[in-house]
Amino acid sequence: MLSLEQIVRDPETFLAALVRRGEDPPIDRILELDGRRKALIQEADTDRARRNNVSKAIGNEKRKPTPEEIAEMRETGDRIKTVEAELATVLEELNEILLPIPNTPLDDVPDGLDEESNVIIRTSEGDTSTHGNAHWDIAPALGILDLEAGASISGARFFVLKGKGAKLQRSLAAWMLDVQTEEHGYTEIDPPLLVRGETMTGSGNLPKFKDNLYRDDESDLWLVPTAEVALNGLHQGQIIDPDTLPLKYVAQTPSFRKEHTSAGRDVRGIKRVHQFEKVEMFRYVEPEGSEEVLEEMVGEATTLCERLGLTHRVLKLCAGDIGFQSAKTYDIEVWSPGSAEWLEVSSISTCTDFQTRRNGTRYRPKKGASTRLPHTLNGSGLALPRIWIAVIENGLQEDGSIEIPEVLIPYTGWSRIEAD
RNA sequence: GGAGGGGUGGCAGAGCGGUUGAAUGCGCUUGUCUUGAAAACAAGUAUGUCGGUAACGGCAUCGCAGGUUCGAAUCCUGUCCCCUCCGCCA
Repeated sequence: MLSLEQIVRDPETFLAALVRRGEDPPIDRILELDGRRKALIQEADTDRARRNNVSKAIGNEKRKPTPEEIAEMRETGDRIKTVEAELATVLEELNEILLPIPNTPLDDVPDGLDEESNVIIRTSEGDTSTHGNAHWDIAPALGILDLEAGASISGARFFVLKGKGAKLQRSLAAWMLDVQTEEHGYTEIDPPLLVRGETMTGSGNLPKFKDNLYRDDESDLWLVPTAEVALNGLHQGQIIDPDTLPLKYVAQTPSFRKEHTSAGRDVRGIKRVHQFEKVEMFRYVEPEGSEEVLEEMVGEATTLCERLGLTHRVLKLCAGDIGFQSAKTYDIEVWSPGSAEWLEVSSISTCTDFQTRRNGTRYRPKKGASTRLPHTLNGSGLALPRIWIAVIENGLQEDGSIEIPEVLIPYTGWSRIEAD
């Protein structure tokens, strides 16, 4: 959520920033509602102050209230209730307007409304040839992927990994977690996958994207579409101790997405599915220097691609293509020679104070100082079924077997996948 | 699922209708003392919001949402969470 205070103080700046991402927020209505809000608060506060004074006096004097006082205070009480009710409707409308407004892009985010305007920042050394053997052909042939079983059990966009295919995914996840915790200083978290609506609202997934989320009606819990949601909720409503920042968390969890909005896209194979594993990095940092931290996290993700020997590139997303809660995003894509395309395996964003304002995560820079909102950053490190695809398609040998990247061998216990 | 108990400030823990935003202790900050530290003593130490350049003042908040009352941390209702015992179970 954007800061109402800042919107009111400088509406033009916010409008201009949001127009860059193709938004047209009702600024005039916001300003009008805020004016009403302030007036109503003052009105109610004045009446409450009067009532408090009278009641306090009665208490001090240890006497019964006079009939006149009772009548007058009843009237005051009624007036307060009316004003409060009016205030509640104003606040509700403000919330309804503000909650679906996305974060404002930072100045260096490129202009543009769709992925055509994304900018390739750098491309690694490496092969970008194609061999035409997509994972949906070669992996089932090796007996490590069963798409029919996935469809039979759960329907379209579900899959089953088998044997060395399952072990490969587990090894990838374990290796990535180890790098993140042992080399990059992240603390491993194993969070709940079902979260409250408030937690989902805090991360920015609600109310706007409820159609893409799975939910259990009976218990009113939502399945996380990414570990980001849970990690963002880790400190909601808290004031973080001044000396604990930065906080660095990493979690491997499944991600559940309905993918309604992507119906018809990427229907073959396991590139876009309803349930997938992902290792997610998440940081809480002080606002100062948070953009440098974003660059650092891009480095932490690309390191993984490099060590897996995957050709990759980094994209800076344009204003219209960054996620709802993001102020700046880099995507990392790896080359997939079988399906002949770049696969997005990581999306790394700074959400500035957008999420912490939503969920009330604050910190106190110094003892006695007033609280501030830390910045949050998140990024995949990395997304599993896609990195699995890349490893399979890049490791394909002349004889149809798959060569596994060396870094994984301590985890897999073998270096090659071949037909039985 | 059944039966009880409880949710108060950074922590511990009082208060159960009237100057209570809240005793007391611990912790923390600052000051005095000291060569320095400790101890002792003194003062300060929640969050949010509205007004104000500020000093400061008003209002709200004792899990959350309602209700009763001139007045609620205190009474009533609902709800969430935690704990204990029983049952069930990975």
